[in-house]
Amino acid sequence: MLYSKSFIFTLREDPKVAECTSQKLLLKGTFLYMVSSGIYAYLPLGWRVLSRISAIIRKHMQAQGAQELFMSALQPIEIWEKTGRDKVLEEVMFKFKDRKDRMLCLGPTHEEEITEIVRKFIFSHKQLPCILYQIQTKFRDEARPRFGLMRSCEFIMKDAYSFDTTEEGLHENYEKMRTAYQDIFKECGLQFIMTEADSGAMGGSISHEFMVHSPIGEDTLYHCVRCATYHKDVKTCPQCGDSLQEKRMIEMGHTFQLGTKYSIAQEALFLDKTGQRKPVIMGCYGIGVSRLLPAIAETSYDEKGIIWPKNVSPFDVNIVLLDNTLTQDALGFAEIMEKQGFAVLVDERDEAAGVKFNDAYLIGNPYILIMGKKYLQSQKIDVEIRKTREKLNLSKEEFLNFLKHEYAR
RNA sequence: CGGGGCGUGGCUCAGUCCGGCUAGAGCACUUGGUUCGGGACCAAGGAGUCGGAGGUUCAAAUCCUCUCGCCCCGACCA
Repeated sequence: MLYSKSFIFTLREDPKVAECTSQKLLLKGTFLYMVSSGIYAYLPLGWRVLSRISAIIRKHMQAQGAQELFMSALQPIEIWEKTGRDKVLEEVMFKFKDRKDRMLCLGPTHEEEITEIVRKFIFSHKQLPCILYQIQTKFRDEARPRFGLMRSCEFIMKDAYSFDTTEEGLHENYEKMRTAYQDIFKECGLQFIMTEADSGAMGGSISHEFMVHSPIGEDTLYHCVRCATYHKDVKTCPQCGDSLQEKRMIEMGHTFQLGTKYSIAQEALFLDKTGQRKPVIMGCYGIGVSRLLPAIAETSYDEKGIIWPKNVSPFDVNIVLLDNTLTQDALGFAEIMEKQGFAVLVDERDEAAGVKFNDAYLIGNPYILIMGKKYLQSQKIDVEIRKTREKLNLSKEEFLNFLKHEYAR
């Protein structure tokens, strides 16, 4: 990708609406466009990151046998009346009538709809267990949108649902999803912690939250420095007795063992081996996909900009071209890297070197290659590692090997 | 929903308290030239009617009333 042709228009000054570090950097680097309070558009740069996060999620969902589907955002209110959640979620639900005077809502979540689908197609224990998931936009009329994508009125969520004939089956699927979640957050480069949680308005019993520490977090946990553990209560550390530090935490994912709350209310029943009708046993598993953008940015940045972990960066390599006689050379090298599956941004703009360096830091791709007169003389490229600011001097071939090694391809 | 703050070219802001020349700055943008490994320089130029509506006044970005939007604190938060 040529920078001059790309839809990247970084801002020189901090945007006034910026509420926190991640929001400031995401707007400044033109990853996001604020449409209105709590409503955002993902610009090409932000969408690249989101696409990579989604790909990681899909990979690990599929690895655990989950199948992807895509439900509707528009939902008839009747399905919500079956579970009574039209009242529970009334405050946050966007509701309106269509031309036939039918009451619809924009789905704030999809338990009711998935249960309707399962009710329609699942009749026998032979069809179970199964796990379905989607990556979809949710709509919630938030009382107070906050911190950009952290709490917005329209956001992208991955929601998975498991269906089983027995409690044991539920536990098995629940463990599979927990494994997937750990793999996902790890691959996204997040220092997450997992904790038992309340299930709130979701219903059900056991639930776990996946969180990351950040001052803009809306949840609180208590941290024991000595044991490196997190606790729900302010009391002293149950392991060593040290006093605990309060930590703000961002909730990125939440898993619930729902049981039969929805299947009973919506009559999602199956016949077991003995011919008895029983409610399907459900679990649900959410990840705030769009929230991972600020979660990552909030935990990985420096004074120059975001430092994207290498698996979720918009590009893998950012070439800073400082001598226009090298354009063809740089483009040729970019093509070689792209053929091997790496995304390369070539900054061939007619801008001062400092502008290009600062934009490269702001955008935050992991490897910055500097091609200028030093390369012209030595045929060796100055490579700067965004995260550590470490500098290497490598030939093209050496860098390619380095890249392959870094990504273990 | 309560409390506070803000709204002036694309961006960041000055001017508002104490109304008064053709509404400013920096950055960005356009054209020409010089630069060119760390947010360059010179010259010329385009762009705002001051969030919106109403009012006071000889005169309103500036005062008054209403309204819309954005941000912060709180309540809320699957």
